[in-house]
Amino acid sequence: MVSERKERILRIIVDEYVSKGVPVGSGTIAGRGLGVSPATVRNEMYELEEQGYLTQPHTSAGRIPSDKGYRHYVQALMAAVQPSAVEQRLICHQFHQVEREAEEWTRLAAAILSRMLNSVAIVTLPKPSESRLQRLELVSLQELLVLLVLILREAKVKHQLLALDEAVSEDELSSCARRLNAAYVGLMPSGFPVSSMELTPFEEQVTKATAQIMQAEDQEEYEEPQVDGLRHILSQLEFASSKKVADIVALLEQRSLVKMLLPQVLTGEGLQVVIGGENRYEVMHECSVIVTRYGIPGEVGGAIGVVGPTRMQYDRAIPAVSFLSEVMSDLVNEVYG
Amino acid sequence: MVSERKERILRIIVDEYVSKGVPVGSGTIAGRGLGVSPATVRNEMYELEEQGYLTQPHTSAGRIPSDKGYRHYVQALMAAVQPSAVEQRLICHQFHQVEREAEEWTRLAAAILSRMLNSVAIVTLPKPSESRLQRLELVSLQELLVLLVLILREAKVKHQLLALDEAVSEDELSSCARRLNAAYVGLMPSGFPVSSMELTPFEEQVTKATAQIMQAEDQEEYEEPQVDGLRHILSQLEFASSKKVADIVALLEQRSLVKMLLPQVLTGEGLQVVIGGENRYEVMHECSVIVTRYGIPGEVGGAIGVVGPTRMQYDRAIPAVSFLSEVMSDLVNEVYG
DNA sequence: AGTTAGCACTCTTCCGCCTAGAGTGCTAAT
DNA sequence: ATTAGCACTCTAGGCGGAAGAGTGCTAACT
Repeated sequence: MVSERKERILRIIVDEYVSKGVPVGSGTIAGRGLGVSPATVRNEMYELEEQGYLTQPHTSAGRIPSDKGYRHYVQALMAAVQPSAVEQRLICHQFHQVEREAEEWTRLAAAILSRMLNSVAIVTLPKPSESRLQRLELVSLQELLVLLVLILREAKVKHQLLALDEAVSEDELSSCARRLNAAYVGLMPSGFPVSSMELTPFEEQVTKATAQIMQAEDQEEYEEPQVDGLRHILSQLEFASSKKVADIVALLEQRSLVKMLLPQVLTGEGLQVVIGGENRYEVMHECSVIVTRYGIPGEVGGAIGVVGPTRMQYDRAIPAVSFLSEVMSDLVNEVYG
Repeated sequence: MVSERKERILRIIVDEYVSKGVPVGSGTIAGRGLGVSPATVRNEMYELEEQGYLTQPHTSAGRIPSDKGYRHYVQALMAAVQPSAVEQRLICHQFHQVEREAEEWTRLAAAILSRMLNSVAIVTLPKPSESRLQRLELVSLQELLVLLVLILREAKVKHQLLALDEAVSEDELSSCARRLNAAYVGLMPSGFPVSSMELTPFEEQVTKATAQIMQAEDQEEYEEPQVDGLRHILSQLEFASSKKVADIVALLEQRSLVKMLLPQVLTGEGLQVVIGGENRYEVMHECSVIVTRYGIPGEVGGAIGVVGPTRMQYDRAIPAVSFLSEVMSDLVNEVYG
């Protein structure tokens, strides 16, 4: 890939193919400003194909970019199209209109991304790298049923029902809450039970449940992914072989799989673009994933990204993901910073 | 629809068409135990078509049931296929293995239904008809940031961040929580602020937020619908006109629309079956919905159901929905009863 | 040497045509 | 009332040919 003209041609092919979805022929390219004839373009295209940047669906069709072609486009040729200032303000505005609540932000971010890019968006809840207890509450519901509410450091609230073996009075309940709060607040799950402390059986039960919830919390790297925009995959994806689409939807729908998908994509730092066959999962070979982390590095964060067909508007999608990750980071900073 | 033989024929047609997905011809039916010739069957089918129970895709194809045909089948002909005892026990077992938490149950119910029936399942969170405050907590996060945690009667926990105008000390925070708890516990959102009470500006703010959250809570009839099994709609639905499928997925994906869908379906009491064109939404005309309420009537409850193609295994789906609604009711009863 | 016009060639897509097969509706016989 | 027989209808699928798009090659041009 020496000549500058080849690069211009590749760029035109990507842009054209992404917007039209039809293999691009030499004629189309020649009529795009570079002042050469179709024949010249054909020679160049032949070499680009030799080098693996283009492929031909069949002898007498135009060319389409290969994965390698897209990669070069993304890394070297693409002119990023930032969301307009108006759009940016609009987005920020939407975030300030919604409840001040991480889950709402996550949902909103997924909805906005999905709508902006007409593709599937994935956003996980922000999650602290290690959870610490901020407060513990016990609320009596029935004689033998108590609600345990844990408030964790980063404004996260978890709750669970506890079934008791024998009744516990209101007084015992609040004294237990007081004692345990005094002992445990600020600790990570590994820190309790504090060995020096005598625990009643009930306190024991509460401690166990608390530790369990917090440990479960810490085990998952990404939490509660919001997936929005599955509808787009249907209208947009040309490889309508409904079997494949169904596989992809199944992959995205099951949270467990999103949790598997993210780590293998989010390896390095910064924004990652995984194109077509670069995906480790077979079913994703006709998709690209753009994803990045947001939040405060090492402290609290999540993942945000989109999944779309390989034929994707990278020049708009990459800045959009990037922008929304910044917005999310700012919000997280405001609250947890 | 007088003769018993016509009913047997209709029943065979529905069973056959549902399982094979191909229009059913007179030959197939004649070879199904009723000792008559194809010609006789044809005569009967002709009349069934006259009466609107069957339709013909074209002159020389077999018959398929019309919406009216399905309706008669569901109401009069169908032999309900209960989930086997083993299956029932397995399902109950799964519910007891999961955290004691309404959201987990809802999610699990949707997953089970979706898997049992290979179709889309919708389950809403159980929701009390009127929310009452059980406890209110204030947790300081930063100097100007407080987390308000509301615990409502039915073991429901809501939380929201409050941004303060000026700092509030820990002492003020806990005294505020104490005062407001004393005044508001057990009340419905309409009950406060209690007029006889002097409120500090901060208490005012907390009161407002509390009332707002609870009112928002009460406005929605169905809460947080879990939708599972969208993947099935793709593989299963024959009307693969991807435009239509995309519309349906969009309808189901957006929570707001599920919220619109349920009320118009769940009109009467008990389990509802809405077949094909009986659906009010145009896009749903090739789908059937089976849905029912669960919970404690008048107190706390939600909706549970499935959406599938009109060509659905009603004989299995109806008992399955029914069974899972009972399981959910039992769980709700255990906790809130 | 790089570029280009010209042209034959290839391959897909679309259309119409045809046939095989399925299933019907009618008629006449039982 | 039922049924065998049969002509009829309609679809799905295969085949062939024409149109169109785009290539690759060659020979001429700058």
